[in-house]
Amino acid sequence: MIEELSITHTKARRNRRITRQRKAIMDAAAQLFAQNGYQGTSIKDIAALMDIGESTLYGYFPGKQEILIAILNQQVEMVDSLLAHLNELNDRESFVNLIDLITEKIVSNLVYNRVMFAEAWLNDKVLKEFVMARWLPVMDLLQIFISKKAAAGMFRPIDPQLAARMIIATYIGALLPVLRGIEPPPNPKQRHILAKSIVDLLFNGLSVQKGLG
Amino acid sequence: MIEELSITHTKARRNRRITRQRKAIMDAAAQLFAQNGYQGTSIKDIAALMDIGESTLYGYFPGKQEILIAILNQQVEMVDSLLAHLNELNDRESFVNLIDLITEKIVSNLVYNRVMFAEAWLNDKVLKEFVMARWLPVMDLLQIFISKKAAAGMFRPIDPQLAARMIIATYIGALLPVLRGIEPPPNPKQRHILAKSIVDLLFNGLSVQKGLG
Amino acid sequence: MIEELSITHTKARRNRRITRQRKAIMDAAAQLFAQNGYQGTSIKDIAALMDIGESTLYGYFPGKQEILIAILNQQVEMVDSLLAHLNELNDRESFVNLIDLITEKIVSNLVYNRVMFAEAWLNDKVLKEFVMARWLPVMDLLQIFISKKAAAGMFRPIDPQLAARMIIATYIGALLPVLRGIEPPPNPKQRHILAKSIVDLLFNGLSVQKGLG
Amino acid sequence: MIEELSITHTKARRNRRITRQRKAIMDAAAQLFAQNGYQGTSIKDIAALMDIGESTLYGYFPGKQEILIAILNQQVEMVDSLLAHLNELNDRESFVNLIDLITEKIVSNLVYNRVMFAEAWLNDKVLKEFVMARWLPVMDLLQIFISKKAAAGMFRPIDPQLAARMIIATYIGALLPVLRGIEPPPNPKQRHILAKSIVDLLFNGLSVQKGLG
DNA sequence: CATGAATGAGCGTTCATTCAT
DNA sequence: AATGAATGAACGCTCATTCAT
Repeated sequence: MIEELSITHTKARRNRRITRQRKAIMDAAAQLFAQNGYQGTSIKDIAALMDIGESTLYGYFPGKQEILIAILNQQVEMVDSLLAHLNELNDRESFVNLIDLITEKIVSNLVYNRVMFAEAWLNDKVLKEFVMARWLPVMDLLQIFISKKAAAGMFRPIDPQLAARMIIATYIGALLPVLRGIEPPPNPKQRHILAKSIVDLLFNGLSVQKGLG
Repeated sequence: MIEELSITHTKARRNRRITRQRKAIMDAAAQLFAQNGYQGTSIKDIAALMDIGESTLYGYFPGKQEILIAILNQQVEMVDSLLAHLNELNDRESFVNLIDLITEKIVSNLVYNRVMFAEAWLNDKVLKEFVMARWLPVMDLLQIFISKKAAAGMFRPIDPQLAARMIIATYIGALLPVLRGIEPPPNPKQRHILAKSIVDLLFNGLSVQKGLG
Repeated sequence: MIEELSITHTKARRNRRITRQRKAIMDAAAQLFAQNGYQGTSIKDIAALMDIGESTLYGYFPGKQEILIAILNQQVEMVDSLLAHLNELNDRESFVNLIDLITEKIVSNLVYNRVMFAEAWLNDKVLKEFVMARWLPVMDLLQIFISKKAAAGMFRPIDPQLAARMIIATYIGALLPVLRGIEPPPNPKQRHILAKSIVDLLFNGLSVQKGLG
Repeated sequence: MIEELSITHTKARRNRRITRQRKAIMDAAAQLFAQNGYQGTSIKDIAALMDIGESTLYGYFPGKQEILIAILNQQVEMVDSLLAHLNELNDRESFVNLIDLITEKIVSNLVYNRVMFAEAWLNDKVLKEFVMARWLPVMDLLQIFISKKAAAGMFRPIDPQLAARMIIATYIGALLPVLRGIEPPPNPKQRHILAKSIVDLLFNGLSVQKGLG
């Protein structure tokens, strides 16, 4: 009994260690992939950054490509967990909060996301399975929201799909410099301001609203 | 005289042939760069696509990197010639036309632009010299336009820089699927609709304008 | 304690192995460089002679050039250690012994020296840093010796620099066929005879000395 | 008749032109071979130095190696013509003149000789056919000279072969810096002084001749 | 006759991966 | 479990040479 228990403990500890090391490798790799691209990063680079032997990596991942896949998958899991908790978009405030939340999730794993977008730009499989599949639910949410508002007479009768796509476009475009690494990630306060600005611009446009003039 | 003339003709024809061949190499390379990235494309790949020997390429370009640079430079020249003809943005219509024009320029060399953005994502020098340097003038134009409209009481007192960035963000985001190759390039009619939609959304937002209600 | 000891032993053994392998590569390379020249020898040739993969070489040297430099440097170290132990030249016997000693050092690493001279013939840097820098001290020693003897009335009032250069010239010329590989290296006895012959010829010339006639 | 004549003239002129161009190519090649070695010189380099197309060279020589062989052969012809006019060595003065003459021949075609020695250092065939075969007659001449002088009691009973070799060694060693290009070629006056110095040192050695004391 | 264009072979080097320890 | 050593395959590039014009 005691032996079994200790064996179990040992096994559990071993698994934890392996998981920890796998994560460390993914972090190091993601950092380098983000800077130099997947193809521009060598196993040697990753091993050097971690200060371990190159062949040690192969004890945790069967190959270079699998490290990338693990990185992408982890990101997917995070987004999935985010989407699972999404409720309906009801009002302007819930809209702002959604954008804020998504931004936080993206920014908190900036490097991983930068890698994901870089890969998605070249690799169709990555684009479809890892990026598109996660954003389509968000777009659906938006389309439903816009349609309802339009039906209720609160939005102009704009094409909901086009509108949804442009909202996401605005959002992606606004976050691009941060993902690219030429601007620092926003702190919570800045995040909230950004979200509100986007929503404000989208809802009201640039023009002075004549009815308020 | 006749000899000189024929020599001139021969030289001219030779230059034309070299130019044509250089362009053909750039096209083949751009296609592969767009699909597999610069690092993921080998000289062998390019030569195979053109059905010529690998070493033949070196008669037209001193190296692989120079092919990329030539591709980027040609794109830059095109954008520069576009910017040189830009007049002031006066009204909503000139705004639409500008967006339409830019879109046409980008779409007409889709592959080249896809390469440029892929490289700019990883390479800081490319980002600064080839992308940022070309878009900043456009952003300036936008800022001036917004500031003037705001001063004239036609726009709400929004931060001009933030607004300009979001306009470009919207635009880039809207064009992304086309650049990425997952959507076909728009025909002239679609281009115009896209431009009008963007301007409409930006000027008026989603909301029903209360004064018109 | 035991672990540390075994680690130390393992590390030491590893270092010895690396050193041994580096030396083996240098030997193989020197042999080929001597036969076909540095430029005429490919990494493939060296690897083939050692019966290892080409890329294995790069675990011991960062490049082809560094193999050559290592070869030259080892030679330099040997000559330096020789020069460090040089005392003054006092009499004819010490002169003979010096020549004998230098010859032994050169002949014991014949191939390395052949490589060095071949490279020095084309490469100015090699000539200056690896050859000239080592022979100038010897020439200085000779000049001092000759000047002193001349001042003491034992040598004719000959230009010491010219004389020193001719002595070295005689020596180099005499060793050239051995370095070139068309004559076998002399054994110790032959070396001593050669040294004595050179000194005898230099001191007394070909002519019968009239005073003894 | 007239036609034939003009044809002959044309042919002769053509041959002269070909010969002239071959010589020009050899000169350019020799200059580069001397600086960078045969292997370190490309057809492109030679063509660039002559400002002609690379493929034009192949109209005059079947390949790169044949240019080298032509250079070596021309040198051989020159030395042969020198040796053909050699008479016996009778006295000290004729000895000086011989050295002077050989030096002039070598120095007047410095570059060609530098190429020859560089090649001979690596290539056994070149060494034997182009260098050794030319110097052995000179050495024979020397041996006969020394033997006769020794038999006549004017030279000490030294081994004639060893002495002859050391004389040539002295000579080669003295000329080495010039051939190597680190010293300028001597003018006629310097040449004569050099020849006299060598002979003087060889005949009388460094030591004060006791009979004269 | 001169040459621009083309190319196969080879070079030095890198890299992802395997394997013995 | 960790790693040093080894390597085949591939890469970007050069070069001597051929050929059509």
